[in-house]
Amino acid sequence: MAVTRSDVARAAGVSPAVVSYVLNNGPRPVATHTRERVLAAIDELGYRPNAIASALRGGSTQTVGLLTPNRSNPFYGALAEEIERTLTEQGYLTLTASTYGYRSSEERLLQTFIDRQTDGLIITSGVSLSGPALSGVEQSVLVLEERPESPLSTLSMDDEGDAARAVDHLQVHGHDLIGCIVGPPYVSTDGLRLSGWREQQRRTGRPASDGLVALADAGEEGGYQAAGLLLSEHGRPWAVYGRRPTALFVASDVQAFGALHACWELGLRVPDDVALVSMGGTRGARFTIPPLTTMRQDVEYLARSACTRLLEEIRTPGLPPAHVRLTGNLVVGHTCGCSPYGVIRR
Amino acid sequence: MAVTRSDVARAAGVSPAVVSYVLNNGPRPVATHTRERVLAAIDELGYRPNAIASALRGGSTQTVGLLTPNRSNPFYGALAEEIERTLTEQGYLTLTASTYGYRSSEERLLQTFIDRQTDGLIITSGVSLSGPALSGVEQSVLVLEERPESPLSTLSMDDEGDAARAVDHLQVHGHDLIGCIVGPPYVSTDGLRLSGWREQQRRTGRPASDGLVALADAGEEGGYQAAGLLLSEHGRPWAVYGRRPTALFVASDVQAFGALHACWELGLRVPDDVALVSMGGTRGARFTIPPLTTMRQDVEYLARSACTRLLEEIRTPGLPPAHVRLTGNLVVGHTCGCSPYGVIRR
DNA sequence: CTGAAAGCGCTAACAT
DNA sequence: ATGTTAGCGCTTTCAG
Repeated sequence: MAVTRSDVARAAGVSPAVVSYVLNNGPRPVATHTRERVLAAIDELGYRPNAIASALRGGSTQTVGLLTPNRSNPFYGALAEEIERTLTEQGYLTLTASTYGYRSSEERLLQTFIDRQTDGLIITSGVSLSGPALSGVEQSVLVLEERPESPLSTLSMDDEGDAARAVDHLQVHGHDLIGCIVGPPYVSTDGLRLSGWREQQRRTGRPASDGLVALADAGEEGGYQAAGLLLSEHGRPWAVYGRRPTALFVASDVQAFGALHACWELGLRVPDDVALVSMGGTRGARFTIPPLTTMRQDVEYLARSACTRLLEEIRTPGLPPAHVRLTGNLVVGHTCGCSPYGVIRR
Repeated sequence: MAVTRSDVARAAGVSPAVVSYVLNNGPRPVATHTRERVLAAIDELGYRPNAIASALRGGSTQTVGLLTPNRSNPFYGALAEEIERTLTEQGYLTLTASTYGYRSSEERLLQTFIDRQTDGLIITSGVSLSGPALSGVEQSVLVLEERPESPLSTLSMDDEGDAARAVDHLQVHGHDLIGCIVGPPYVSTDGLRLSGWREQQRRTGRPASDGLVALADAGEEGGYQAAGLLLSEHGRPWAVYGRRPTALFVASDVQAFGALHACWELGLRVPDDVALVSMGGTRGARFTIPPLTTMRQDVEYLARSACTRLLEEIRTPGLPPAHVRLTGNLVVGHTCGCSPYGVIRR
């Protein structure tokens, strides 16, 4: 059996309460000299407070639950890494789980987090915020998705606007027939990126029909197959336009990795035969061949803001919800057609 | 305040104990008809057992702690993803933390996990197993590192052997002067991969001096810089051999992404000017340009085995430690010099 | 088959 | 400044 607070108290010749006072620096003062005896006993016995008991009794579990669609996508990987790091620095531990896009998993996992009394919750993507689980939660919740009307605080990237600006960049290079590779649109992020593409094309009088859209699984493989579909002579969903798209807007870097590979296999030069702009700005995007032009969304900043805000809400219950939207910025690589080291000017 | 077991008991007109019996299917039987009343009350009130209290009282937290060097490397990403998924299926939640290679973080985080009474611990990489934290742990611990003598169970990849076989493959293609790009060797995995390269070179009478080794940070950037160092005309640590290495052994896929990029920038053709074999076999390796030849280590299998074993140890305390080592297999891509779709035969 | 009751280790109000 | 004590919500032994 582990050594408990009573053991320490006995060894130090004080009452258990005093041990608590020493450990928590309060709520009652302790004579310096008593404190030293207690600390000595703690050290001596190798005492460690039982976090479970402490959580049951008073208060907090010093734990935050993080719910993401998956762990392997670099965007969520980077997000989770930075969240975890920031929380660790603040003395919190992170409980993670992945939904893989299933509503049912979301609800179940969320409920599990709640049952475990995590002090806070960070949720990304498509959670049924109105679901039974979240109505009447006691802990602080931060949603990383655009929900301006939500009673929960939200923090999001401007996916639709960022996508539109990425597409605009291709248009500036003279492209009209711009294909779109995007994940399943029931994922809110992908849905927004898809409408960003569509609206930007429509607004500027360019084609925006479904024949130019390829829905793709997340991951390199998805982007690879979608690009194959949009660019090869077979299938030809774009046949109605009489020519192949001269550019692709790809909704995520990882899918763009696959798309680049498809171009390479098909013998299409990037950006000469096919220009390409993606979304994400993850670390690896600088190292593809050629390096990606990508709409960088600052995940680290997003993560840190999320943690800061969440911790505030944990410490100050009852804050009114905040809704913040971050904007991406284009990182010009070699896939869009800008001269290698130049930046385009309008 | 949340609804407690007593509330349910009162609503169902039974004692709190009976509610427990129903929820846990034991340890005492409950009349079918009483059970139904209880279940109805639970449903009615929306009762959820308090996991904290349950953990304090009896037993288990249904939580496993996972300690990795970081989260963003695809190897650890995939490992963690699969571990998390498997554990979730088994009703466990995963607490994750990253050490970023710091001994002090390791010890601190490990201790935190222990304080939180995680039922089990999965540890990767360089933990001071003899450290104060781990001596006398009560929970089950699985170490994903080769430690044949450890009193804790271990599960590892044969990093040294796999590396040697990867290098052998380059040798078979006729390469003698083979550079080595590897992470800081105080990370045990990297140390083993480095010796795999060195021993294989030495054993076959080929150069294995430090001039052929470039220590690199993990990540694409590290591989990029290291490759630049080993291949460019400047610096030339290989000058003593009078020519540039004709092949590179790269200790991780991600570093290989960077190395490929460096080759591309330097105008070196892969595999004609520089052949390249890496370690990992992560998902992205199939989509580089050209696709990587890589020693695939089956992370998913590793993860599932780890979970299976850990859960066994949790359920059956006192099992003697097991030590398992898994072997990788070479996935032939286009960077080694094998004909595009063929496989080399000796 | 069901109920009463003893803690798990801790915090904090209350008493000294 | 320190000690005593009542729970937090649950599991499980022991009595009925």
